[in-house]
Amino acid sequence: MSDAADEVDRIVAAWRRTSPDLDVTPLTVFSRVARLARHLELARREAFAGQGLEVWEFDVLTALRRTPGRELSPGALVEQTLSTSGTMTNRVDRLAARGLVERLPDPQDRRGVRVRITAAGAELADAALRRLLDSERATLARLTRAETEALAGLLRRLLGDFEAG
Amino acid sequence: MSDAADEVDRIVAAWRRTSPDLDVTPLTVFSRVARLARHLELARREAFAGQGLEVWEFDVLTALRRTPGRELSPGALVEQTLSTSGTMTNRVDRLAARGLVERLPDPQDRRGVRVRITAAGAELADAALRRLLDSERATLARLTRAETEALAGLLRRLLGDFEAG
DNA sequence: CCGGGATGCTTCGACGTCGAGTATTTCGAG
DNA sequence: CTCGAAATACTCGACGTCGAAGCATCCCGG
Repeated sequence: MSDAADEVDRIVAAWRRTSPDLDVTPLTVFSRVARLARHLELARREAFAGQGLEVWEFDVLTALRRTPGRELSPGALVEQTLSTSGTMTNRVDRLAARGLVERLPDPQDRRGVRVRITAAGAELADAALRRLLDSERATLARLTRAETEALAGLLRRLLGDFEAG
Repeated sequence: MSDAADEVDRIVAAWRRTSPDLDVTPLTVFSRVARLARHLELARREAFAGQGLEVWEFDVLTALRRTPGRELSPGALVEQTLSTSGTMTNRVDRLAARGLVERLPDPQDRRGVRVRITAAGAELADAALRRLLDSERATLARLTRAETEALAGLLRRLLGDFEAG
């Protein structure tokens, strides 16, 4: 039951039928990672819709929320959210317009900006995070604690290939 | 070396410092899945850029390429690529304009359409897939065969929560 | 055989992202 | 000190996606 064939099994089987010479082993991992990420994205959208929160708003707010001092530079936000500079300017604009963050000049560097989360923003982020964690915990209940740790460890090793620098 | 702290470890540690009452265990898995997917996306973009191929083009072409008969309905393509109907119409338009697929009327159902990959499209898809698999195999080399299989199995179980229907 | 609901695809406007280019400020070599 | 390179964030046009609305066709109960 727990190892029933999934869509990726069907995709892999299709390739082995069509191109038997191809080693499609990487798909068994990476195709699942991609699909799982897509489903998680949709689940997050769903979970936040009731609170009038977009996924990208959540990403920015939680990055600020968990930081001591509750503020970061736009550049740091770009790194943490894996987005780009133009995107982040746009996002901060919109969040500031909603009163969830504020833009402050960096006292150390006049090129720089500090983005600080407001009380309203922190409250919203906390509520959304709790809901999200509840939902994700339910999905994760399919695995034992040991399996969860093993999975996290394997993923960390793969991530190392990208985030090493 | 292989289990050095990664960005997600730092994120989780930050949460535990900021909100010790919160159980953020799900992030150790899902945050890594999301980040890994993002990196894979960027790596694919990189791998295809040299061949004048976009990631979304690759997704559609390979779905057709691995199918017996090398054709699918737009609806089936939507399912396999996890996109939406409006998006798929747009994609097929552009691929057809490049001569990589063709739109044929469905002989069984006059509402329907069959999207068939052309010889040029198949050639492009094959070349791109080979390159991608080579690149992904290099990343996967960080794991043993047994670890890879374990990882694929755990991911399949989580996917089951979403793709059960 | 008829009518209404279901199905399959397309259209279209709103939205977010990307990324190259720009302006300003800082840093470091000489 | 000075000048050029690096860093920081913003601007803006092109692009892809989403999703609701629309249209044509199919199917099935009566």
